Amino acid sequence: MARLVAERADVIPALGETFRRYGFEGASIARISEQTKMGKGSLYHFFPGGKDEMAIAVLADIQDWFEKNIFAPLENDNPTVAISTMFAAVEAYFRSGQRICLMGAFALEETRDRFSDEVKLYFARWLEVLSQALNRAGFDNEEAAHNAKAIIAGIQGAIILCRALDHEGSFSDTIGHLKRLANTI
Amino acid sequence: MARLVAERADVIPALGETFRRYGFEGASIARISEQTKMGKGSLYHFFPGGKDEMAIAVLADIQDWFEKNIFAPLENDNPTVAISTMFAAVEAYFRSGQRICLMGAFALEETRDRFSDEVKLYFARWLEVLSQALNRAGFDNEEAAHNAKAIIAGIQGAIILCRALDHEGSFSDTIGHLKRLANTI
DNA sequence: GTCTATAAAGCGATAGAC
DNA sequence: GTCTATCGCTTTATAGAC
Repeated sequence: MARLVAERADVIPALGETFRRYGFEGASIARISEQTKMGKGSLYHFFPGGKDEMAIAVLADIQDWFEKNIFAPLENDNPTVAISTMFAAVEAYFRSGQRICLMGAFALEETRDRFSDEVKLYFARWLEVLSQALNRAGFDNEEAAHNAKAIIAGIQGAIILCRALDHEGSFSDTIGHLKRLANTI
Repeated sequence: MARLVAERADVIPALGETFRRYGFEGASIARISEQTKMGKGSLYHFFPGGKDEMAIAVLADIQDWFEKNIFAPLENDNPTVAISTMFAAVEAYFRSGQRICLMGAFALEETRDRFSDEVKLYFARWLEVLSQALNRAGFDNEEAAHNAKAIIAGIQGAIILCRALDHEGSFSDTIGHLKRLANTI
């Protein structure tokens, strides 16, 4: 696991945190270099396309994580179990609202035009598999699609509210409400 | 109404749209000058504090608008009527999800440290008056506080989802769900 | 693969004429 | 109050030594 030579994949997490912290525009190459502990030369060696390619790599990494830990279980496993797993994973991943959703943040920035395909795929996929799982759990088609939307929107909004109020409990409060929305069959 | 000389207040709307479109970091003085049709000299004449002061002015303007059109009615008028008014005003103000909430966007950026007081006040005030109105409408204290959080988070999330999916209907869908949350007494 | 030096452009902000 | 010119700094990105 420990390597002597750096690899592209090694810096993706630090890259993601830098974009989370400063936004796409605010994350300068100098700051990225500092946060990833990798010189500009190395950064451009791994990402010849510059900042855009770095962001695309981060978004792809996020998509992979959600696919493996949330989307695939929702699609294939017992729906009730998978939905519980989803809420637990979301609460851990977003650190109870202290950590933002980069996909959501990019949806609000002008950046969305540059990365709109990645952002759209992420939310469309989440919506599709959650809706399908709710359907299998007993909701009719319309209710399932409807509640899936409310749940995903609620998660994104809970992050905003939690950070705006600077009150960690606000995230879990709203998530608790969304859990009930998934259980009332 | 029509004036021959420009006033500070005249450029606030265009200023707001520029921050909405490009984010705080992405809104350069050159772009702001272009969008507001006001030269750099004039901009710095009205806002000696530069970009920070421009953003503060925009946030204050937003706070005033919400105070007058949404918060005060929730606090003073018939709660059921005021809540209906709120949903209609929100749908119009955010143009069915096509227009972002600058307060929400700033809550996600690092900018939040610079404008966190303004952002916090906005959401805390909204939460307070909505919770109180739900309480007067028949919900008990806990349910009212709880649903108010879910509604405000839902609105913010609906904007993200609507823009991410590039599907205007998604906003109204989620808002419809939130309306029911305010009516089930 | 990593470093430093540097190019070329854009940035926020200011000065001073009008 | 508005304009242009400009300062000083930071930005992205590249070149070339090692």
